[in-house]
Amino acid sequence: MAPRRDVIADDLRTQISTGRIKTGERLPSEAQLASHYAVSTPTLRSALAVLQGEGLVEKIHGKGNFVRHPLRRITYVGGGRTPLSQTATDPALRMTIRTAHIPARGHLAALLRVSKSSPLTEFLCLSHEGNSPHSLARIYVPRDLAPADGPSESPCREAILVRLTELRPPLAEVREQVSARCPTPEEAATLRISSALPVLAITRVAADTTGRVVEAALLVLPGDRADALFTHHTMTEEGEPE
Amino acid sequence: MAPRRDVIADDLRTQISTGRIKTGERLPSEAQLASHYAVSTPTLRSALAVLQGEGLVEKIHGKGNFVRHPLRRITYVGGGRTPLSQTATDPALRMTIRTAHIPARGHLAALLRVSKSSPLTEFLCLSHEGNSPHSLARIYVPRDLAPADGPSESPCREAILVRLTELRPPLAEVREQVSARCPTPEEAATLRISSALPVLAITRVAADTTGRVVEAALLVLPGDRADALFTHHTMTEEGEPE
DNA sequence: GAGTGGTCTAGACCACGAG
DNA sequence: TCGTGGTCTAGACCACTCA
Repeated sequence: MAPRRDVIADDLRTQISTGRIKTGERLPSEAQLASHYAVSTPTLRSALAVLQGEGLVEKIHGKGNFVRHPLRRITYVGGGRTPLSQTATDPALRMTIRTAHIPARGHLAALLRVSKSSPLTEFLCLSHEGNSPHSLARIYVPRDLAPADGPSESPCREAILVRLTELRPPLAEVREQVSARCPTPEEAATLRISSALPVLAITRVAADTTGRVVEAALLVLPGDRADALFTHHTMTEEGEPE
Repeated sequence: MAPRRDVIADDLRTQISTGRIKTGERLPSEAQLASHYAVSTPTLRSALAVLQGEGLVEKIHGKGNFVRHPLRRITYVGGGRTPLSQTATDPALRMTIRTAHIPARGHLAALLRVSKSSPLTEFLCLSHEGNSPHSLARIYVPRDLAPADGPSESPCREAILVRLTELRPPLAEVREQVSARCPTPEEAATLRISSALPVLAITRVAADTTGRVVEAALLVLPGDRADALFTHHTMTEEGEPE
C-alpha cells in the first residue's frame, strides 16, 4: 500500500499534466486540498513537497501553490566559446547583467591565479524566460581585460558579453568542473527554485596561450531546466564543432 | 528566530564535524534525540532530513541513523578515454561489474543509432570505496565490439573494461550530456543515498572515425562525492591532455 | 483583517531488522 | 519479541501577502 502522500502527489501530477490544472494557475489552498483528500495538513504538505522537488509546483508564502510554467530546457555548451552559450541557441531568453568592480577574494584569487585584492570585474548575469529566471552566472575577469564600461548598472544586454569575448586573447585551455548539488539559499531565492531542487554548478576557468587565466565563471543551472553538453573531438585537425 | 529544525541540525552537524559523534557511528534513536532536544518526533525527523540532504547522515530503517563515512571525492574526467576515468585516478576503489546481453530497446537504440532489438552487451559497473557504493555506470556497446566473455557473471574486475577500451576503434567524437537531478528510486537504493541527494547524470556517446557509435554510457555520480571535469584545448595540435 | 503557507506538538499505528 | 524508523493525525500558533 503506497503512502497517501504519493497517492496524492500522483493524482495532482496527473491533473497538472493532463491540463486539468493549467500552467501558472494557483492550486486550491492547502486546507481545501487536505479536506478534499481527507488527510491532515502535514500529509498534504508532504505531497506538495514531492511536486516541488520535481519542479512542478512553486510555493509562494502568503499566496499559494502555483503550477510552474514548464520552461524550455536549455543546453549549456561546454568549451567556453561564449560566456553563456545558451543565449546563442535560444533567442527567447532575456538577460540582465550587473557589473561590479571588486578585489579578488580568497577563492577567486586562487581560481584566476592572481594575488589577493588584485582588481577584478564581476559580471552577474541572470537569464530569464518570461518572468522565470533560467540561469545564473557570475563571471570574473581581471579588470584590464574587461570592457571599460560606465557605472555599475548597465542595461545594454548582451553587448557587454560580446565585447568581453572579443577583447580577450585567444584561449588555449578551458577547464570546466561540473557538480550536482542543492542550491545555496541565495541561489534558490534568485532562481526562484525550491532549495531541494538540484542545480548543475559549473566552474569554468579559461586560460590564454601564455597560461594566464583570463576568465573564471561560476555558473548555476537549475537541474530541471538545463543540461550541459561537452563534445570532444579527437584526431581532427582543429575541427570546429557546432 | 531560526526554526528549531535548523538549530538541531546545526548542533548535530557540529557534533559530527568536531568528531564528538564519530564517523560510521549510530546516532541515538530518534525518540532519545527528540526528548533530548525537547521537540516532537516529526520536528526531530525534519532536522535529520536536513543532514540526510547534505549527505552527512544515512538512515537505515529498523537500525537507526548513522554518520556517513566522508568519502573521498572522486573526479570523473570527461573526454571518454577510459570507460570510468575515476578508476585510473583512485586505486582505492573497488569495482563490481555485471555483464549481460540484451537487445536494444527504445532509448538505447536511438543513442547507439542501431535498429531496435539489435544485440548489445551491457556492463553494469558499480564502484565502491569500502562498503559504500561510489558510482554507477551502465555501459552499452554493440555486441560485436564487446569482449566475447563467458557467462553473465564475471568477477574479473577491471580487466573487462580495459579490454573493452583496447577492442574499440579509435574514437572521433565523444559527446557527454550532463544533468543534475534526483536519483530514481532504484539508483538511490543501489548507491545507498537518500532520494533527495542530487546526482550528476552523464550520458556519454562515443563514435569512431566512420561515425559509428561504439559506446553509450549512462553514468550516475552522487553529487556529494563526485565531480566531473572537462578540459578543452584549443589551438593545440592534438595535445594529449593528462 | 482575511487568507495563505510555515512550523510545531503529542500521540497513534505500521513496517522493518535483529536476536 | 523488541527497538528502530515511517507515516499519519487534528489541531495550535506564527509569518507573509494583499486588499
